[in-house]
Amino acid sequence: MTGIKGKSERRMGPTGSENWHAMLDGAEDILREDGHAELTSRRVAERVGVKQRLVYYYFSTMDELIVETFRRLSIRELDRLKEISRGDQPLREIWEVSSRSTDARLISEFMALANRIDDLKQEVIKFIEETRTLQVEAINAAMERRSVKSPLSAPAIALMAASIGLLVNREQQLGVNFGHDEILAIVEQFVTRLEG
Amino acid sequence: MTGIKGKSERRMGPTGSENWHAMLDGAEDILREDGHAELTSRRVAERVGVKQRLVYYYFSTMDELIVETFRRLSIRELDRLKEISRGDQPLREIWEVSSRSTDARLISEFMALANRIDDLKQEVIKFIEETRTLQVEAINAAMERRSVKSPLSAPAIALMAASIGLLVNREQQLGVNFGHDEILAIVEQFVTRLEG
DNA sequence: GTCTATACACCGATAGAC
DNA sequence: GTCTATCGGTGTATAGAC
Repeated sequence: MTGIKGKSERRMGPTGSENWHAMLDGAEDILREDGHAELTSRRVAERVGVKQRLVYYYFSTMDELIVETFRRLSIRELDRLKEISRGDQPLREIWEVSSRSTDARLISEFMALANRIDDLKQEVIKFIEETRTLQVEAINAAMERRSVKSPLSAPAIALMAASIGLLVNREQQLGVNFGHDEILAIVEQFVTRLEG
Repeated sequence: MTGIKGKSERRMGPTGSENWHAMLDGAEDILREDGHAELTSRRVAERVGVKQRLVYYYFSTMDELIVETFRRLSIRELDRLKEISRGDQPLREIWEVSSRSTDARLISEFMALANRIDDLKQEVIKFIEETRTLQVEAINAAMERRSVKSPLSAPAIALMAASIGLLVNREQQLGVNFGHDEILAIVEQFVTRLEG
């Protein structure tokens, strides 16, 4: 492995090596804790415990590091979703993931970055489409298995779960909870009706 | 008017003056077009057509400029919402605003910034709470006027409109439209049932 | 592979003249 | 009110030694 090619022909470190992962870990933590204004090569190096120069041995630009960070994260999330889909209450689990474990802060940061970095934008698009495709398949399969019918189509359910989960999550993080009890009760009722 | 006080006692320009507004306009445009990484005092000055130093005559820090930009924007949005609430189809109009005119890009930027700037975070919280309060009042008033009942409470409706509108908007901006037709049809059906 | 050293641009913020 | 000038800091990215 010689690593992905950057814009230059500079020699580069191996994708997937220990340092490579450590740098992505560092980048992810910085995004989560301090936001992307603080995501600099110097800080990543400091966190990992290497010199700044080494970041540019593994990534040709900071943007590339950011894109790789998102890519690794999205692979993990998709794997998790595939795992969930095999269970017998996929809708409930999709909702649990959307509402509880979604990291609203991290998502905000990546969304703002996607406005600027086109490669990241493409990864985000791919991620959304694959996620929704998997969710729709899981929901359809589960409804057939249980022979229940919903007034809402599977794509509509998937989209609503994602949107409500995201907003509730973000507002909770801000400390706002206006209307949350009502909406959570409604979702619970809906999920129970379809999956018991 | 002598302007708001910054951290220092440096003399400052008047809040609400022509230059003051021009700088907020510039900041808003930069956020929308280029993202907050590009929002610097030099670029704001360049856009407005003054020297960089003048930005610090009107705002004691860049963070203060950002907070004021959001504050002005939120006042405008709240005024618009109050206007809408007086009409006889508030639910439809709330949905129109949430789904169409919401600027997903700008919101992403402010959300990421709110993670870092505490004063902005407080403004965002206030804005969300006031918005939802107004929406709930308008929805309740309209439903009473028409003597219709919804299985969903007003806070739940307001929250759902906001969340779905936001996500659909953001995805449209990215170029994703998976499930959008379905969800828009459902919303349309719901609004029609309550407001004709 | 990892390092030292460094070029060069841009940033926020301030001093003080007019 | 608006300007010139400038400080100290930090950023990305590269050259080239070991």
